[in-house]
Amino acid sequence: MKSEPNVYSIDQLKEDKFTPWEGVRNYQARNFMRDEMKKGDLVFFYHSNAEPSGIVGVAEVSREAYPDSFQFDKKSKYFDSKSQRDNPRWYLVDIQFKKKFKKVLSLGDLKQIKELDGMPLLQRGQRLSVQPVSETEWKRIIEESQK
DNA sequence: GCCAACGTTGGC
DNA sequence: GCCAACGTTGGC
Repeated sequence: MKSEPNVYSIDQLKEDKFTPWEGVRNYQARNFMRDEMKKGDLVFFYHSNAEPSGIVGVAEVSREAYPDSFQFDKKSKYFDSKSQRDNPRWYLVDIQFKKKFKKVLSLGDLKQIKELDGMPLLQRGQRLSVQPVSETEWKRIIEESQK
């Protein structure tokens, strides 16, 4: 899951203990949260638009998908006039802090690792804020984070 | 259903 | 700040 650290950082998550992942307004990203992410699943926390951008730690899904209440809040920038209460369009999950890596695994670092070539995160032009990680990619990245 | 215009993301 | 990539909107 990606976040700009000046908007919401891993340090903030550590302080908050957990957070609702509000404001996702992309259908593909929503589908991952709504249909794929189960309680207890682990998540990489990625800082985008950062110095450097990269994976900064691990979080865990602490609550499965439920409607994002901001879609009904007229004052919110996440308000969606086309979404109805009895048929909400946008869902989110809660994630809780697990750990922060000792060192950021920057995009550059990740691109050096052959086994990660196929990762959606590293494909050109990808912008999805919530995306899947395979078991092998996960293990390889954890291994790298412990170096 | 096509596609141009426009807005957003995010690396650099 | 630039700009490529890509999603969404809306006219036709």
